[in-house]
Amino acid sequence: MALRHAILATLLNEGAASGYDLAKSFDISIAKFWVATPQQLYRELDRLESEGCVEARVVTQEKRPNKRLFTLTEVGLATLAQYTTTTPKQTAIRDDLLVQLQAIDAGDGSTVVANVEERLRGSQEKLAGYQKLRDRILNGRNEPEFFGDAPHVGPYLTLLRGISFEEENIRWCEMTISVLRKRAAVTDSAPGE
Amino acid sequence: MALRHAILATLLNEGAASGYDLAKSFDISIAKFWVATPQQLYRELDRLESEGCVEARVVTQEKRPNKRLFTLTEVGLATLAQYTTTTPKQTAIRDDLLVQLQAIDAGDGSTVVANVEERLRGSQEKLAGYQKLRDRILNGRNEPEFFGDAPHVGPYLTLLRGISFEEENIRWCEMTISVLRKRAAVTDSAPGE
DNA sequence: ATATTCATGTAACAAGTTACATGATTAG
DNA sequence: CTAATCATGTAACTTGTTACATGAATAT
Repeated sequence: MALRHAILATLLNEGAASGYDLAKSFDISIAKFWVATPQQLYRELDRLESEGCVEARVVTQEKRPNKRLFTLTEVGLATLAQYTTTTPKQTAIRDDLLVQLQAIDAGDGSTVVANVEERLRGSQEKLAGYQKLRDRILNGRNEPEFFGDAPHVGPYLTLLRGISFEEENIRWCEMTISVLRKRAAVTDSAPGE
Repeated sequence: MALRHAILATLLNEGAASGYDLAKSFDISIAKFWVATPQQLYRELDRLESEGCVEARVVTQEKRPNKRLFTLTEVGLATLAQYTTTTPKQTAIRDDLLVQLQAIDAGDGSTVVANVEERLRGSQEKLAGYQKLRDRILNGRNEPEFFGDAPHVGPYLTLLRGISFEEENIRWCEMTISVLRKRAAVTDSAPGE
């Protein structure tokens, strides 16, 4: 049931958002703490509205389709506060690429290497986006200064986790590529095992 | 559909396993590339068997309940090989603890700090387990030696990803705890938004 | 005595994915 | 003229979670 709280937390920090806005920030290629598809969000927003956790205000637009702007209610805020007192689940690792690596002896090594290279590019892009966001949040201050006087630090701390995750991803991808390339070269010239 | 391939990859590397064996290695507190509950595994194993990807051999035991030992078939091996040629999905970040941090301004800071401390302990335990496994795999060799002469490196590479993930988790938890503690101290003595 | 390990399963439910549909607007 | 962006939604499906049930054998 964390999706609902992830939505409420986003509304808390952003003030107001449409389903479409949320879909962008929960997108797999930019999400920092939770991912969800637009369909999940629209479904959950309907539920949250019917339970009184959020309020929708229809904004009529002329050059764009109308949208429903959602904001937190008192009930939603209380729900979120409640949630922070619960024990979080351990994070489940579910990574297709790691499954492919686990199966590399039975499969096609060169495609797997290509997939690791693709992951590397993805992580570099994600990291670049995170760094930009970080600079925007710091706004000229260094980190100790920021921690000293910023009113809220939650989103910044989750961003830092995202940054180090992608940095590690990059390091690991580079190492993995070089190891697999060397092995491919060896088995090509002297096929043993 | 990666669970089935994660199971097949495990059977490839372990040779044979029961549902119970698999349940242990897919457990959230030790899994390195995929997690699943026992119920998911038993369900998927039935499917894999009916599709001819695995074969079950009932082992009658005297002092223990009987078990079904699963092994890969040719079909299963081909399925796995096929899988390595597909494009892996990007990993979805879904972390309750990060959601709580995102919501920390609306909630109970001290519980969240306690939760981060709990995560820290969990990561330290997981890392210790991974390090032991690493030593066992290396078996006295250093890493370049291992990469030079080991017949398969897939499981070792996924293990390295797990190790660096937990190391980063530990670093981040420690930093987060110290930042949140300092803020709690400040807001306690001089309460100003 | 009590808890944990071994070993499997059913049933109900919640969450996440994929495919499809609409339709105007603006940027390249 | 084509693709992307804005903005929402329905329906069908697949995965993942939770609760419950059984029952003997060890370890503390």
